[in-house]
Amino acid sequence: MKNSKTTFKEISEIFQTIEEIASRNEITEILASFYRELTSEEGEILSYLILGRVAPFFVNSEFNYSEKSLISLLEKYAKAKDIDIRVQQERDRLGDIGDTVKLFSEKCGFVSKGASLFEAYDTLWGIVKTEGNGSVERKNSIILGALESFSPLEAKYFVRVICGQLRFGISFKTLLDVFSFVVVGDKSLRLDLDRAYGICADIGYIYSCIAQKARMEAVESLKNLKIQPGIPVMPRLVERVGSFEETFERTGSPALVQPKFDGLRCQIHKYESKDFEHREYIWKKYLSRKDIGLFEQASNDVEIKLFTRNLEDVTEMFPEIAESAKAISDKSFILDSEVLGFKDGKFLPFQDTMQRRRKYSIGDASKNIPVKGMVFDVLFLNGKDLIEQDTQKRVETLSKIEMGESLELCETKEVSDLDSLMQIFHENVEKGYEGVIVKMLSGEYLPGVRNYDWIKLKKSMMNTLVDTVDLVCVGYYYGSGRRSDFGVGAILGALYNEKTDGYEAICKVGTGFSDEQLRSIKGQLETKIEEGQPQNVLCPENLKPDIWVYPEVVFTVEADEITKRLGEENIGGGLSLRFPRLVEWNRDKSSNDATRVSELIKMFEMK
DNA sequence: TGTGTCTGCCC
DNA sequence: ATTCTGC
DNA sequence: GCAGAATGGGCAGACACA
Repeated sequence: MKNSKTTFKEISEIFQTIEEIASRNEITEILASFYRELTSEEGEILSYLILGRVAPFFVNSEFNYSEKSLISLLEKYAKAKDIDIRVQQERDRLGDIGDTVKLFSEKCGFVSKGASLFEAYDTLWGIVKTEGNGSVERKNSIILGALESFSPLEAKYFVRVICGQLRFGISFKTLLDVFSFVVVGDKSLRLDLDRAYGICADIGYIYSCIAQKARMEAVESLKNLKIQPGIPVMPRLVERVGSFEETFERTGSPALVQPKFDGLRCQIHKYESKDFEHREYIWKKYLSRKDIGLFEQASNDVEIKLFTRNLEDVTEMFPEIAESAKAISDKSFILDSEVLGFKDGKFLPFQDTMQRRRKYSIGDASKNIPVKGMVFDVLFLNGKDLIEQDTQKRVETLSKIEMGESLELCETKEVSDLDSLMQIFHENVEKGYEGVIVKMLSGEYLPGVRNYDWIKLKKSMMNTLVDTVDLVCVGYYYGSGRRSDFGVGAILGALYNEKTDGYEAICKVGTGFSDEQLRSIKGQLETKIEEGQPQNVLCPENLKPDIWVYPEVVFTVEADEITKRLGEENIGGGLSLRFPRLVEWNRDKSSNDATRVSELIKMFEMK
């Protein structure tokens, strides 16, 4: 280990090294040797920074400041100081906010004042904690002050952290590989690290468990981590397959089948506050250092906590779920569920459920949009960790829990042949659900893992149930990162309106194209560029593209659903598409053969 | 007090 | 969320 | 096949500003 404190300059230099390397294995080794030179605390901080954060995901610590704010700040600064740089244009050209800031910093002649990693980290926390009236201005001055004290290279990575755009090809999974390398020089600790992170999704804390330790000691420290109701577990995720036939090849037969609801993932925790307090959980000690307020003093005997898929605490948003959980006779548990609006005996669409994701007027909202939690798994019950048990056994245990009013046991069926699977799938689609989830009978609840033991079959898998529309391209957007090399990040699609002989933009399409397609799209669109918005094109304000294009090229888009858009409802029937993806570019069709507004309205009404 | 812009989080 | 690509 | 990075619609909240 080094004697001196690590500087932010050293951090930016290692970031630069990493950025130039494509091989993740190589990056892993380089980063691991860098970590070995750091103190434990520096390693923890670096881990958060690599994830574009200052604290774990479940700790409320967002910058609320991103590219657009930064660009407008720099433009103001350049104007005031008469510096010759057009920030937005450079960003469009470079495709990266970090490179833009580096250029800006070079033009300003800023030089490094040698800030330490700790100082940079404190500055980042300062941005996070700045809120309320005038906060944008205050954040601006913190950031400007920082930029003036950084070299262009430091500035580049500093703003990339704020914008969450590090783009090294490293996320928490690769960081766990890095940690394994730090201890043993290979990936053999990865399983222990995965397990630990799955029940304690704090990358900094996980690092502190293994820092400066030999193998035995590190493994022991990871194994000591236990599931603790009140602290979220990473939800298990599902994989998709290409066909129904593939399902049983993956899960084996028989398998368990459950409905797939279109709502919000919700992990329901119940525990007695005395248990939480008495365990003196080491994690609590660690987080309290930063004055985060995650573990407030418990006021009740029984505590309920609800967490989203990304571990955000949403307890206050769903009081009826919390009440029902409280009413269950079991003293402690962790349930996995999908929460969705439910009124007059019917489940409500996703957009309605989303309105419950709110901070204010929860009482009114819960009257208008009552929710129900459909419970499909149990991870912990009456003091006992169940995640190592087979899914079949956990589901059986779950079925014996008496659910309250706003909670309902999710139906689970055992299925062993394709016909029954298809039948259940169709039944669920007819009930209006998204499809089904198929699960292998055996196997643990693996926190945070997405593999083929759990599979989703969505109705959009079937040709007859997916929405396919032909849109006319009326514009495109500059991309970011690797997309900026192509000059196109996404395209704007429009419907044809035969009554006006015009085109009405309804949605952007940014996925589904291969690199090769992207190149040919750019080439083709370049020949059709229009100075401004073409006369015969209508477009909602928030869809306006960077570059307008004369409406000629027709492309086919698939979508899971046609959705109702609020505002500017005269354009495109006020409709849009959910999860739009390109399936075919440059259809051999003239633009007035594209899907018509009236046709999309009909499709929407038919569903 | 209302409106527009931006951000973060759901899917 | 969906999709593509490098390893 | 994994891991990461591109990208989507649409919701509420936080601010700035008129």
